[in-house]
This record gives sequence, C-alpha cells and structure tokens, in this order.
Amino acid sequence: MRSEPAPYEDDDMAEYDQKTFEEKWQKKWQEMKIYHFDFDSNKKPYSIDVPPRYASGPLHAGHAVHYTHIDFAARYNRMRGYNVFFPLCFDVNGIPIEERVERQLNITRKDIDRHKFTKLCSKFAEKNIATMTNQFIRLGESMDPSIYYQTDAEYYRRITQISFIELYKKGHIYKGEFPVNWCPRCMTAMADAEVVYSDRTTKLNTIKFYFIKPQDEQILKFHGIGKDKQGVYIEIATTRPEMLPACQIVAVHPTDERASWLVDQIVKVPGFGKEVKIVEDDAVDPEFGTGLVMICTIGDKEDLNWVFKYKLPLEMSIDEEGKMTALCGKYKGMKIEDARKAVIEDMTKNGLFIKQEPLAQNVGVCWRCKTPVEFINAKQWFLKTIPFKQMVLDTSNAMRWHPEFMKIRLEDWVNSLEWDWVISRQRYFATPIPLWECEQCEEVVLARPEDCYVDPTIDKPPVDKCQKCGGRLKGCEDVFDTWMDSSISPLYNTFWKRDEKKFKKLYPMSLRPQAHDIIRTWAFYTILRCMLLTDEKPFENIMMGGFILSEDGTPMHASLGNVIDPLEVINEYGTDAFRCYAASCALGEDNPFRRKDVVRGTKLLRKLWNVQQFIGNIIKEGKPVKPKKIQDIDKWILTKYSKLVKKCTEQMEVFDYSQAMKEIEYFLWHELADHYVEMIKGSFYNKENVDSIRYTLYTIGLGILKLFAPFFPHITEEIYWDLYKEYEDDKSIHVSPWPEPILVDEEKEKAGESVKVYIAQVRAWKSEQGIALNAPIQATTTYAPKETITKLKTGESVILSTLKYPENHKFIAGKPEIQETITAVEPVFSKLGPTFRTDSNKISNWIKEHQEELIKTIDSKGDMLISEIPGVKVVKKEGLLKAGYVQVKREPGLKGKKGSTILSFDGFYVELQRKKP
RNA sequence: GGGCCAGUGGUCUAGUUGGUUAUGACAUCGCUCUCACACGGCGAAGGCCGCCGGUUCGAAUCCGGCCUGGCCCA
Repeated sequence: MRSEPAPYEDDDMAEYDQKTFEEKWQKKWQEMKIYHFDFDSNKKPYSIDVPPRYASGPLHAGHAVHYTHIDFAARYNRMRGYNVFFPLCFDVNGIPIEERVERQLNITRKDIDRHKFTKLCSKFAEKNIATMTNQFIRLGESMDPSIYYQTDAEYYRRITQISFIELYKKGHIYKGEFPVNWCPRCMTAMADAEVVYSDRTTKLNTIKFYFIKPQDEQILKFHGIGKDKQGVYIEIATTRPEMLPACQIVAVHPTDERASWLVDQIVKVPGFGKEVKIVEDDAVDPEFGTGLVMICTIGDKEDLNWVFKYKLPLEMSIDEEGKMTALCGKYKGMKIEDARKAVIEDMTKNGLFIKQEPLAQNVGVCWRCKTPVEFINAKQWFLKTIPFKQMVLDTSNAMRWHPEFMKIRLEDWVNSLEWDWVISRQRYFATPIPLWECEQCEEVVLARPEDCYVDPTIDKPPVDKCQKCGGRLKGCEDVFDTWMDSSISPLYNTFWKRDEKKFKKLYPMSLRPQAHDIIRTWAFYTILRCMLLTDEKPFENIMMGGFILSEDGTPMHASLGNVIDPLEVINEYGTDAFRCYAASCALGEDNPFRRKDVVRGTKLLRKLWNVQQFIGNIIKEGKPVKPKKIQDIDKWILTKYSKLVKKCTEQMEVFDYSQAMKEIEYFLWHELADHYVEMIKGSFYNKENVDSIRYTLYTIGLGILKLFAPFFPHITEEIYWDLYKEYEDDKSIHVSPWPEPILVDEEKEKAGESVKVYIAQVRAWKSEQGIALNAPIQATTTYAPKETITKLKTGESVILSTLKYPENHKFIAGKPEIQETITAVEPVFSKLGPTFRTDSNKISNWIKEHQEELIKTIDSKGDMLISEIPGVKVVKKEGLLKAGYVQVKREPGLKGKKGSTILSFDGFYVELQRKKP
C-alpha cells in the first residue's frame, strides 16, 4: 500500500476511481481472510442464520438488497468486537430445481432413472451456485466461505434425517391417510403453503337432482325447484360435475325459505343414481347458484369441513394422476377435464342439464405449474403442529422482532392453522426419508442416526427383515418437503449432534434475517422444529426484510420482464453506490428499486472522498495528538459528532439502517463539510488553532469513515489505507473498533450553533450579493443580544477568518441605532391553546384582525394585557408578549449610521463600512 | 373476504407522545469556479400530507369508514 501521502500542492492527489478499487479490495479481502469465523477465539460470537440462497437462478436486486442488509449487520457487529459467524450457504433441494431441469431438457423426471435425474439437478444447481457466489463477492458481502454449506450435501441432509429420527422417537411424526393438496401434474402432495390462488373463469353448470318421493305441488312455487316428466327436482349449480359420483349430501341454508320443505328429503345424484340426503347448514352461501349446494369428497377445503362435521366417507373420484377412479363408473380413467365434458354431454342427452354460465373463480393452484390443486386421499408423513401452536407463539414472544409488527403475521398464521404439516413429497431431488417399511405389516424401521446420511432407495436397512412379522423391508421412496431441510439451519450452523461444545457456544443464534413472505414457512417451521428438538428458541433477533419492487412499483417477476440485475447496476455505478440504495430501504417496508438513490449514492461517495482528501492534507504530517486546549468551535463539532456516534450506534443495534445512514450522511455533508470545514479553513490556513483542528479532523475523519464502513466497505477501506493506515494498527477498517463518543459539551454546542448561523448567513449574503466568498468585507461591528454575543465570541477567530479579517471589528451587546418597525404580531398557538382552550380561537382571530391597533400598543407601551382583548376573561394579569402568547415580527429600517450599512440576520446585525466613493 | 404494511410538491422520500411556517433528494429556474468537491456552493418556485366523516381550541399525526398499491392468507 501507499505510504507517503501525496503532497498537497501536487496534482496527483489520490485519484477517485470507485470501480477499480472495488475490484482490488474484493480480491484482497479474500486473500486477507478477515471475515473468517474463529472457532478458537474468546470473543463473543455473533451468529447470523443466513438465508441459504435458493439455487434456482441468479440473484435479482431484491435478493441483493436483503443480503446487503445482512452484511450491514455482519460488518457492524464485527467492528463492535464480535466473532461474527456469517456463512456463505445455498439451499439446493426441491421442486423448483427439478422443474427447471425438466423444462430445460424437455423431459419429466419419470422419463429417466431417479438417481440420474437428481445428478442433473445437482449439476444445474452447481452452476447457479458459482454464479451467485460471484454475485455475493461483487456485492461486497463479507460472508465466510470457511463455514460454507449447501442443503443438498450429505453432511447437511444427514442432520435433516437425524432431526426426523429424533422427532419420530419423540412421537411427533405419524403416517396418516388424509386428504392432501395434490398436484395431478407434479404428482405430489403439497403443503398448504405451496398452494397459491389464482383468478380464472370457469363454467357454472346447473343440473337436476330429482326427489325420490313424490312432492306436494306447492313446493314448485319456490325458486330452484322444478318439475318435468321425470318428476320434481331441485336445481344445483356446480363447477365440478365430474365429481358427482363422490357426492355425499346436499345442503341448504337454515334461513332459506325452502329449508323446511327440503331438509331430510332424499334426492338422486343425476347420472349416477346415488341417493343423498338434504341437510341444513349455515356455511351455505344462499346467494351462490340456486342456494343449494352438493358436497363431494372432496373438491376443496370447505368440503373437508363438511366431511368432518357430517362424518362423510372419504370417497375419492379423482386419483393421483388426475384421472377418474372406479367410483366414476363409465368415466373411469378419463382425465378431469374430459370427464367433465362427458358428464355434461350425457346429462344434456338425458335431460338432466339445465344451463351453463361463466363464473369468475379464485382457485387453488400448484405454486409451481399452476395446475388446479385436487385433494386426494393419500398416505403421507406428518409432523404434528397443531398441538404446538402455543409453544411457537411463546417462543416468538421470547425473540425480538424487527420491525415488531411482523410478529403479528406469524401469530395470525399460527392461529389459523388447522392441519398438521405434511412433510413427505413424492419427488426425487430432496432429502430421502430415512426409513424402511415392511411390505406386509407396514412396520416402520428407522435408520440409525450413526448411519445417516442414508438413501433407503439404495441403502440397506439396519435389519434384514421386519422384526414383527419377518416380512420384506422396502425403502421409503418419499422425500422431505424442502422446508424440512431449511428449517434446521440454526441447528446445522451450531453443530447440533455434531459437536456438543460448539453447539453450547453458538446456540441460540444471534440473528435470523429473512424476508416477510416466508414467515409462515421458514420462520414458523424453524421455530417449531428447533423448539421440539432443543427446547430453546433458535435465535435472539429476527430482522424482517421488506419486498423490493421494480422501478414502477410492481413486483419483480421474470414473466413481467422487470427483473433488475444487481450486477448491471453495479457495473454502471459501483457496489458502494448500490449499497447506498440498499441502506435507504426501510426495514420491513416495500421499496421500489430507486435508481435515483443509486445515483445519489455515487454523489455521496464522491463527497466523502473529497472531504477525506481535504482532511488527508491537513493530517499528512502525522497522527495528531490530543492538544491541551481544544478550541470552542472544535468542541462544537466534536459534540455533534459524539451525538451522531451514539445515535447511529443505537440505530444499528435495532437494524434501522436507513435512519442511521441518513444521520451520518447529514453530518458529513452539512455539519462537517458545509459548516465546520468552511468555518475553520480560513483560520487554519492562517495557522491559528492548528493542533486543535488537526486533532478534531483526524478524530472525526476516521470516526465517520468507520460509521460508513458497514455501508460502503470499498471506499472506506481505500481511504483508510490511503490516509489513516500508517497511523493505525488495524489491518483493515472492517476489523477496526467501532467509534466511541469523544465529548459532549452542551454549552459549547449551543455557542457553536450560533457561530454556525452567523457564518452561514454571512456566506449566504455574500452569495446573494454576488460577492466572492473569499473576498474580504469591511465589517466594523456585530450587534446582537447579550447572550448571543457571548456565544459568538467563542467562535471569534472563525468569524473573523470568514469576514477575512477586517481591520477592526467589535462585538456589541444590544441593538445598533436603527429604525426598527414591527411588521406583524402573530399568535402562538402552542401557548394559547393549552391555556385558553375554547377561547384560543377567539383570541387568535382578534389578534389577526387588530394588527394595527396591537402593533401600536406594543410599540408604545411595550406589551398589552390579555384581559384587554374583548370577551376574554382571565384571572391573572398577563402581558400578551411577556407570557409568550404572541410573537413579534420586526424589520429593521434600511438606514444605518452615517457611512455604514447595517445588515440584519436572524438575531444579529452586522455593520459594514461603506465603500469610499 | 381476512390480517399486516404503505399512500406526503412533477417523481421519490422524512416526519405520528396532536401545536397552525411539513423534511430531504431528483428534476426545474436564478446566481456563483471560493486553495476537498461545479458530480460543488448559495438561493427561488413547487404541497388543501389518498378520499370522507369524527374527536379536539388545534389533526399529516388520534378514531371510524372508504379508495389505491404491496405481502401473506382464505
């Protein structure tokens, strides 16, 4: 690295080239290995349960922002002195990868050998992993590759399997025959979480159900009831006529006027002849169709409630492949859509069909292939969740949520749960369920934990045959829902069942960062599993990221073509600028991608660079020691800086990055650059208070660089090495300690503010008058109230330097002899309101309407009693002005003393010598 | 249909223990090259704070209803 700072006079000041040094540091950091978690360290660990990135494709800007937020936490805590555990990791199991591979090769998984297929999936994922690993580097992520994991590796799946065996032994796992969400295309069961809802138009068919008994003619007066030569019938509207063979009952709402006639009657299912009873149930929507509904096992979740309520048999009309079952008679083996058409055709032929009309419907579909989800009765493995609702809620309460309202979403989800978690999938590319079953008696033989990882479709069971009946054992072909893998990430990370000592040290983890769309899955399942296995919460903090939308405010979707590639942004503006946008995204809120904030980032970075170059020139002679006397204006900026450090630290602690960033930015740009630097420049070049200024600028320069370091790792490292490294021991700013407040002097801060205002006003005035800022002005006297003068005098040297050292200048307490007129008297609502309540409107109106009179009175008598306002009754004798009920606006006359001009600013006056003619 | 979040100048955004003059950025318009920075500095214009109602002396802020967008669920 460079050792000699460039001399100030030289033109070859450090060049600002963001992109070049970003690349340089990304390489160097890898060589320096500063982001490695140290297992032998005595430092307190700060462990992050990083979301293992799903390996189905490259990161988009939304992911990039989330991982950048996590990196802020990692870098901040590293500087706070923690031993940060921040693994690079990927999630590799599951259906989406299978699906991409199927689409890419134009095959289905059933076309080729199971194990060949999973190899293809691995290969596909590996390519994406390589791409994303590079993306993480380009994003400036300080992830640790030495604690890398991916969820499809045997070392990881092994832990999933062991956790299953443990849960099985604890009695939390069961195999059940249960209607499950089933995708007929993917041929797999799905968790509720995998069902998405989609609006589509379907057809509502009205068909005839004939009564088996003759009916009273009077019944015909009701709607939905008719008669033809075949007899009296009720009309029922259905979107699923192919499900008629599984029809169990017909229902009508209890308040329906037809209910008393219909309930307990028997009707015949059209086309199939089955006889079903009519019941009354208030779950029927009287507005829908004819207000009469048939209930089949089972068309949707609502039907399932009826199945339980009326204890209906689980007759299924649709099988696993989406074909009609034997129950459907002549329609057996037909596909759902074909069967629907055929049934309608046949009924039309037989006069059972009345009409068909379009219907907008919100239907549950497979989240992956958008095929409408069916329910089938299948044997599946379940993890009990319903008995543990309270446990999850209690655990969630024991963790700190950021932002807190996200916790409500988990609570709502938990409270609405009705079923246990279906953890088996009829897929290939996932963790095998580690058990064998007896082909005769279905006895379960679990794998031994020490044998895991096992693949029961290949590996032999621990025993030869069924211990119960001697039957042959068959390896389980089902695999786990991928959430079974990802929801033990805190256990994997902390060496559960691998290294008890490490586990004790690392569990629970410090932070779970994640996005809010997977609260019901990742957060919920993780809390559930970890509690069941360890009886302790998995993490201390949950940081919930919002959604990053496209620039137009719509969600990013490949199909919409609005996906933003973070590398494209980085190539154009640089990583630190992208991270500036990321920092501007408030936690937990939806943020559209704002290119402007990236551009703003480039400006901020340049400003930081320039300010630091200025400081660099001032500190180039060596590290300044703390001087015996720190000048007042330096105490002012050091106080402001110290308050910034304190506030910013608090905000970083609660992951409020957008706020923290804003504070630092404001301090840098305005307090430090616009005011402090401008104030001290003149006196510094004049060699006044040099030690104090050098110390102040070094302290703040380095401190602010550190505050920025988690956000802008590249530029801060570059500047650190350029300007500070030769005086500091830390080999990287990212492993240097977080700054501490230096001093807080409230009085000097207030005085400094007055000086700041004075100088800013003078500079603004010069700018307005078209006077060059470095031009001297012949100010002879500054007038102001006594206390303001006292404050201004503390900054006399910087004031004089700003005024460019007028020959003689005096501070005088009081007002210059000028004509000053009151222009307005305004009511002060915050004072009037609490005192006069209802009357305050009356008073303020009177003040507004009697300006002239009021101005006169105050001008001549100095004040006016509140009681003098007509209609106001007060006990105390109070002066309007004295009690603070009004504010007086004054304007100085333009005339000053002979030979001089008087300028008035807020609260002070500067007398200028007129130029000699 | 339900839960949560958001709705503030042309665009984006800060601000909610209620105080009448609402923050900043981008864009626009003046002025200005000053020895860190013209990708800078100084200034101007631009808002019935989504809509309607309520509470209050006073509402961007509290309450109720509605509309729009996002996420999740049914």
